[in-house]
Amino acid sequence: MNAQPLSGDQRLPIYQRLADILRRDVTEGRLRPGDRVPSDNELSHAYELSPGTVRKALDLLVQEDLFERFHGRGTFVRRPSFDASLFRFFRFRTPDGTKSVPEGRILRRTREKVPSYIARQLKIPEGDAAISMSRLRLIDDVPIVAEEIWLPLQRFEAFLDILTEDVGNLLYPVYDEVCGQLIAKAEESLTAEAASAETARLLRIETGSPVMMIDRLAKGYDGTPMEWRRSRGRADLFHYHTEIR
Amino acid sequence: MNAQPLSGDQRLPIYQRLADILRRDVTEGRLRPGDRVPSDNELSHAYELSPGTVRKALDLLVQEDLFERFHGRGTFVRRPSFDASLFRFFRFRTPDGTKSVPEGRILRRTREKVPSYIARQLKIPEGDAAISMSRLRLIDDVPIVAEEIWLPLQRFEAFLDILTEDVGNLLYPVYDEVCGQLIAKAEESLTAEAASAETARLLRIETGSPVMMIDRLAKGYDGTPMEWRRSRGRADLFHYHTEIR
DNA sequence: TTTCTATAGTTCTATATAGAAGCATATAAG
DNA sequence: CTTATATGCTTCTATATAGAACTATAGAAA
Repeated sequence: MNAQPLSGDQRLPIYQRLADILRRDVTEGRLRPGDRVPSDNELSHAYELSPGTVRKALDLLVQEDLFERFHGRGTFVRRPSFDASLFRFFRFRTPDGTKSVPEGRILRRTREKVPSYIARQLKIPEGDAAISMSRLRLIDDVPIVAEEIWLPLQRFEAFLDILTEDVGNLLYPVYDEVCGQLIAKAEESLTAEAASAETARLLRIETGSPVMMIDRLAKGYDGTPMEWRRSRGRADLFHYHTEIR
Repeated sequence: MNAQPLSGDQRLPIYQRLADILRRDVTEGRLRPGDRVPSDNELSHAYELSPGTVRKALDLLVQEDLFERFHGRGTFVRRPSFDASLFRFFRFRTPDGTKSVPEGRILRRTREKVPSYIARQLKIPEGDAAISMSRLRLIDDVPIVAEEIWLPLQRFEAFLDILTEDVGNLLYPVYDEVCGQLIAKAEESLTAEAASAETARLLRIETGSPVMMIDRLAKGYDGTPMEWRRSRGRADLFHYHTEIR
């Protein structure tokens, strides 16, 4: 209730320093996805700032997609959806046109020594053990995407205790519930290649036919790398559309 | 100098109506790329609005990437670069690491009856004549991307009068100078396919090896379709990177 | 139960004002 | 000719204030 002093670099504008504070409140768990952020009024009293300054800070965080505001209801921490993912552009649709989450089937889950490239991506020591998975995503039993997934053992040990059959079609909610790990953002990179014999077998296509390859490094709110994933999908079912200016 | 009334739908907020006016000033050519926009002060006097409201309108247009502001210098209409294009993600680089515009070589330029799919994209009557081009883009004489380009005859007739040898490595400046047509934005869509015999010959790769295919519909400020383009490039030289949240 | 109404909270819009900070140009000083 | 200084412009930050518009809830009325 009492007024708090603004922390942070004095040379920065006040609204940026307030935004930094609220950003940290999220990354350090004091504000969780779905939570209500204190109202403009509450913040302006708590930090003894004019409402316009508070509003500017919140506007910044809304622009960053960290918060979302609802007229008359309040300001909330946005739940990260991964709709913007490149995955969205595989033509994942059932014959009747309804969009649905494709089935996710874990083919293998083992404890392995992590390859050095992936160790660097996940920022764990080379030679450490990690969880390795092979996963297939299907629509109506037709395989669309084959995935290779690596998880750091330290954070995800509990994931080994549950049955792969009990894992649903989405992994990130399981990471949250079983391991307490929240995925907040990710980097993805895309290229195409000719299908290897292994990939062709999984996707039931000809060896050498084109496949899209998407690498994803998923991270927590604080930027810690959480999951590395390489997905290969049939190129003929992939279509990415964008507007440029 | 005198105060002008705000046009537009009375029910909309003032700052949105001012933004609409300025947006139209651009689409209708009263403000051209690179031009200076009247200062906050001039606008607030001209429309009799408080400076805060004017600023909010300009902020909106900056967010849309239509304007850019420079502290102490002024506000300007942004020159559309096409850096965000998917093209950027072909590894266009010379051995010494310096980035450069790849060479553009026009292989063919003819007057053709436009295929119906492209007619629909360009919004011209089916069966109309149009300019058809085949173009190759190379780095150090190594072909990277092969392009098929269609232009509506009506706007681009003057383009037929110049020698293809005189066309430089960039087409859009030529469209502007020779035909007075400004490209402002574009839609692109990306997929991958196996190289046809023709594509393989142009790119000097094996038939059937994977190529990235990018379709682009380029438009003017008012949204009029200007150019349709299909580009095929070696998939092994393509790499797209993005961040999602 | 259902429907209306008042109320207190929220975000959103708009105004007015003041000064800081950055940039470009003209002018003065060396 | 070169360098400093002053000036007038620009955008940027911050405050204070007022009311509109929207939402949820509680309580009254039908």
